[in-house]
Amino acid sequence: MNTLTPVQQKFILHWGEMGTRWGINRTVAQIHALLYLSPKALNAEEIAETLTVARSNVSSSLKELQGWGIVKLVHVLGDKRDHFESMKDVWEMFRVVLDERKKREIDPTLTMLRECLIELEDEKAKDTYTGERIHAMRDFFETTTAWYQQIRTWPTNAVVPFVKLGDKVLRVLGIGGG
Amino acid sequence: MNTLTPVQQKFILHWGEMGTRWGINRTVAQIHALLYLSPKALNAEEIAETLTVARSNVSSSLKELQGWGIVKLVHVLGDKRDHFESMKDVWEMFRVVLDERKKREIDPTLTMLRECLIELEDEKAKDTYTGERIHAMRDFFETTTAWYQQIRTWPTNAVVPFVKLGDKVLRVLGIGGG
DNA sequence: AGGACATTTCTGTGAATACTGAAATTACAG
DNA sequence: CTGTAATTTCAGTATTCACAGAAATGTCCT
Repeated sequence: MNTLTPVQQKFILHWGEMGTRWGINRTVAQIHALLYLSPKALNAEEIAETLTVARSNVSSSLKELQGWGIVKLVHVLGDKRDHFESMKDVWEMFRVVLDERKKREIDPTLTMLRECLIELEDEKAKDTYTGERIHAMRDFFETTTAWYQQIRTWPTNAVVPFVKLGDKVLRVLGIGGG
Repeated sequence: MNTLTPVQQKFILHWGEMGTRWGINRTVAQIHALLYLSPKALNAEEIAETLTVARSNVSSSLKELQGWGIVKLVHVLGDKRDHFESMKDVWEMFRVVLDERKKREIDPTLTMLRECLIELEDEKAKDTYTGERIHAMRDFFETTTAWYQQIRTWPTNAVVPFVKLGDKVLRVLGIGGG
């Protein structure tokens, strides 16, 4: 896997671009893509060569990917170097990333919003509009995170039938205005 | 609204940080936050002063926000300057942003994945592992986008009862392994 | 303990991005 | 038309971010 097929290149390059759009370092995303496509665990040297990036850069990128929890260190018999492999189950992978982003970004935002509301209590009268808007925002995040908690563990095979139900869902559940 | 209260500052600053984490320019996000909190439409001058950024910067940021579809230009009687206001319904706002990100990022990714699979048909035999992985990825994106199409129009008041149902959901719907 | 190899941390450099202020353009009133 | 205010575009500057290479640390073997 030292030279990439055109298709592998295409995938890895696109994944890198996707990364940047969602606040993930391009190289980090590319390394992840490479490991995702690789049938065997790769060592840092191989990754650096294949993607032509500096060895040190690979090191820190791998650390970050491990921090996200979608790449892990493994050992290969008869080779003392560290090897790395990506999680392969796409559903699980995205669940892990979403969990992590929730922890890093959504939860702190909720904390911030709650703090704002507490601080506003004192000066309630003079600036109700801000309070209103922040209140609405907090409600949104609270509801959607609860929602996410609900569906994050759905088995893969639940989603397809769910989609198939289409408009019927809300009626069957007897909720919403549907 | 030329000087900000501590709470408003806190919110706007945090929103700016959130932006950067999700690939949105900090200033763009801050301007959006400011408009979201503002009870009345603001002109570019006011925004520039309040956030102490250059007038030209405000101009391009507003253009981007309009591109996302969450800020719109309005006119105030007796004032020929352009004024801007943010969408206020948080649910609607996030729906619009998600729709846009789907269009800009997810749909092209799906296209890329499909192209990869077409290109792989020819060389099917020699590199099935890559095909397998890309196939799994395409399935994931196809299923989740269909899922999103499904729920994106759920009325706000459908989500709360949905969450309340908890584990029962899958059983009631008779799907999944739950 | 010593030496070879592997890995991580650190620092300077280069590239990309964001931002400002000036200039150009546009819109509008008289 | 002319003058004024508003807006956008542009070009230079600054800041941030990504990266390579060197140095330091760690690991394993003998």
